[in-house]
Amino acid sequence: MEKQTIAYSEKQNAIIHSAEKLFSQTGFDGTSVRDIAQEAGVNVAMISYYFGSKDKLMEAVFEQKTTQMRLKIENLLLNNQITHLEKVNILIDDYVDKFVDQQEFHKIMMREQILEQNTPVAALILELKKRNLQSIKKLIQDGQKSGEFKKHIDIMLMMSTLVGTVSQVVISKRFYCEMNHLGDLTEPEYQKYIRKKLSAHLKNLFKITLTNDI
Amino acid sequence: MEKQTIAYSEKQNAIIHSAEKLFSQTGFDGTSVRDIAQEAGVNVAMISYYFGSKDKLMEAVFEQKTTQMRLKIENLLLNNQITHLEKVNILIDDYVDKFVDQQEFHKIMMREQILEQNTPVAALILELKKRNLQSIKKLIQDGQKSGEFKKHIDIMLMMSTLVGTVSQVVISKRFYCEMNHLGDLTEPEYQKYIRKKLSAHLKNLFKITLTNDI
Amino acid sequence: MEKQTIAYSEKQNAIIHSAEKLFSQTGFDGTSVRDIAQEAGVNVAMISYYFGSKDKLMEAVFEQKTTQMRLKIENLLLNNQITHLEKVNILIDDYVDKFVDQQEFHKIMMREQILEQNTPVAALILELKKRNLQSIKKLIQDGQKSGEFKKHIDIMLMMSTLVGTVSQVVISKRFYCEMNHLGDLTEPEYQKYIRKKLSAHLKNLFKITLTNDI
Amino acid sequence: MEKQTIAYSEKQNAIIHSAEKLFSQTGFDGTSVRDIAQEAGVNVAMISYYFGSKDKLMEAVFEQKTTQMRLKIENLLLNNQITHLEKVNILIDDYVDKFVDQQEFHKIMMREQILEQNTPVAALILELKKRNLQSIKKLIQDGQKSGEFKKHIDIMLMMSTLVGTVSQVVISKRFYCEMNHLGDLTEPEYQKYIRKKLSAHLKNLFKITLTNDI
DNA sequence: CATGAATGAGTGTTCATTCAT
DNA sequence: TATGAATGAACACTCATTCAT
Repeated sequence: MEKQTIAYSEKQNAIIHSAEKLFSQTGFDGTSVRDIAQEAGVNVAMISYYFGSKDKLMEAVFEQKTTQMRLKIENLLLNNQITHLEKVNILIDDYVDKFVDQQEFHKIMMREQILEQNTPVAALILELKKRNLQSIKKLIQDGQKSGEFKKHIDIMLMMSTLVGTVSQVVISKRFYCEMNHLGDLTEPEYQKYIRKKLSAHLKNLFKITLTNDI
Repeated sequence: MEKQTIAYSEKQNAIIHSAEKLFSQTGFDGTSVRDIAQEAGVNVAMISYYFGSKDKLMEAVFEQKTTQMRLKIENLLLNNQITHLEKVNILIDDYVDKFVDQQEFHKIMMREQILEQNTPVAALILELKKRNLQSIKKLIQDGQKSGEFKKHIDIMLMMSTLVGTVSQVVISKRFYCEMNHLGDLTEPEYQKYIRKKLSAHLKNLFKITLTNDI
Repeated sequence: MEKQTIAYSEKQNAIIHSAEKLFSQTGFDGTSVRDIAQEAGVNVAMISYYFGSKDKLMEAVFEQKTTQMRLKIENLLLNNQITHLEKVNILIDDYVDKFVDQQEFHKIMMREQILEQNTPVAALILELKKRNLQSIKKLIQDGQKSGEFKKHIDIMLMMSTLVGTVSQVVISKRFYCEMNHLGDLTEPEYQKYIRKKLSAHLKNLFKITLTNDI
Repeated sequence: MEKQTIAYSEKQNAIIHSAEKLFSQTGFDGTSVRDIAQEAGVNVAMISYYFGSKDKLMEAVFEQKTTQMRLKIENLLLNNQITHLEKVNILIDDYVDKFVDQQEFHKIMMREQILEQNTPVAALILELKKRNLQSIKKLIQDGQKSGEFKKHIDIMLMMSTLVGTVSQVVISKRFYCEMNHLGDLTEPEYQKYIRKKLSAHLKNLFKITLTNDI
């Protein structure tokens, strides 16, 4: 069931890393294998040689990333020391951190989802989403059983709100900065700022949506 | 002041329409002018002839769409017969309708935002977003003055939640259907269903976020 | 035998004139019919409409020019008041004037001669050259009979020197000016200067070549 | 100081050679890269691959040729065994040989000079002409100092006569043959014939122009 | 008589990929 | 294992020309 994580050579990792960067900046079609090869400091032919094709390279990028990204919420579910809402909050922080830290890759993911759906990459994304949704569903249901959460919660819409809000803020960074006069913030400063803002906003949204508290 | 809407010929409209469709399906770079010409049933050369270049065609697509899309909430603001929350609700329905009706175009818009920012198209999008934000800001502030809305509302984050949630649901359509066992719904049926769901979800989110009501 | 000179309309003349100018500046292939149409202030389609094709337009340009250019030396030959050398000198001045006055057209002529030879335009040029050569041959032979000119003159080589020298000076104008520090001369000033220089140089060359005088 | 002659591969040389031929036959614009590739027996893409662009290929053609063509008259100037007139005669033979041997390339050179002047190729030609003129100027001045040559010689006009006459004969080959009934001569026979004729004609012209001899 | 619209062939160039070494 | 050389297909675009009006 579990896919084996492939051990890549240094050059292969350099290629994957460069591809990830360039794909997110200029898109899949907008990036040539020559660009990737140059960025990675390897010969053009190496890409076909190692990965078979440009498409397969894209898959490799996703393969590697998605295996890293599976939300580790299994332990979270088992933890009896904290409330279910606290677990949700940890989940939110976790997701915001992941997205902000790896904006580049998330941009590729969004781009791929927007395009046609029948690609190997789209399948990988779908798989990832399914796994995550199952875990979260379990968490919410546990909260409902314990009486901490309301009945009749549309988990998918809440997930869409979580993912969508974070995505929107990240891709609209320039707009967001301009409107909030944040032009003089450095990238780390901005990340810190937006992380806090997003976290608070989403936690509030989830709290009032999930719980019976006023 | 207001930019004149250009009157296009039937062929020009066919090209714009085909371009809109293909750009959203396979991206700008992934779509060749030959594809567009074939889809529109015109000669390849017509695209350069009418629009000058592929880039300019993209701009024309956006120019036409964005002029159609400016939210008409000015009248909404003036209306004294309804509460501010009702105005917000109308706004939500309006946005959901727009996005669901014109999924294709919204997909292009998302793609363009994800890529580099210094294109004429990105400028058009930014302009559109600024205009809309101003109107909404006004609406929220009016609601705050009247005491209907809470103080200290982060309008941009709320907008991100609105736009992001809708985007997320639309681009994850397949995932959404699969998870909710909606595979047997026709496209119109699905649209009706998702419109209602999204509208209710977002109205609830805005209500509990904006107002002091329990 | 004699080809009828066609009477062109004002628009046709405008096209021919513009074509002549642009062909000499950027060459036949380097000039598009759109360029010509714009320069002449007429519709693109007019060129095909009036002249059939771009090639035919080129022929029309030559047809018109070459009929204008046939050296009128027949009368010169009949004149008994002046010596044969004086006739040659008049011929030289005539040729220098023609070339300098109509540099643009002569450039096209040169270009056409350099290219492949089996075009209608090349045939027109050949015809023109033949006619002129006959007249000059007669003039030289008359001079030889009268004892004014040497025997064994290679008329074709002398003609090549005449035509070649003038051509060379005209196409090397920039080089000529730079080397002789004539940068501050206006076009009319330069033309006056070069006409005088060329005339004297060639007359001297012909005198010492043709005559027995020291 | 001296530009390094680039070592080209066999394929590169084939391309340059084919380009030289076709450019002289049908002009720069009249020759497509596909024509060149076919003539050279290589793939179309190789031209961009090796030379970057069609323009750059043209420059490469000139770069290679002009470095070959710089008149080697420095040694001639140092030689004290022969008179200055003999040096001039050697120069004439040298130039006639060069032009007749490399008619194709000289045709391109002429075409380029006729067109607009601000191209890299035009700059290369100008440079070549300047270098050659300097050497010749020195030779003539030395002859004048020694009393062998007349004062007041317009070197540029004499050069124009040399270059122009040879050019004219070469580009008018068909006309020349037809007029002198040389149609049955093979190309080598014609070349031998014209070389001798041109050489004698020009030597005579220079002798009577430069020296005080009868 | 004149033209805007439209076309198919052709342009130079870039692409991902293959292959001989 | 690794790569420079090479390739055919595709690219966006321009061309001279045609045609319906």
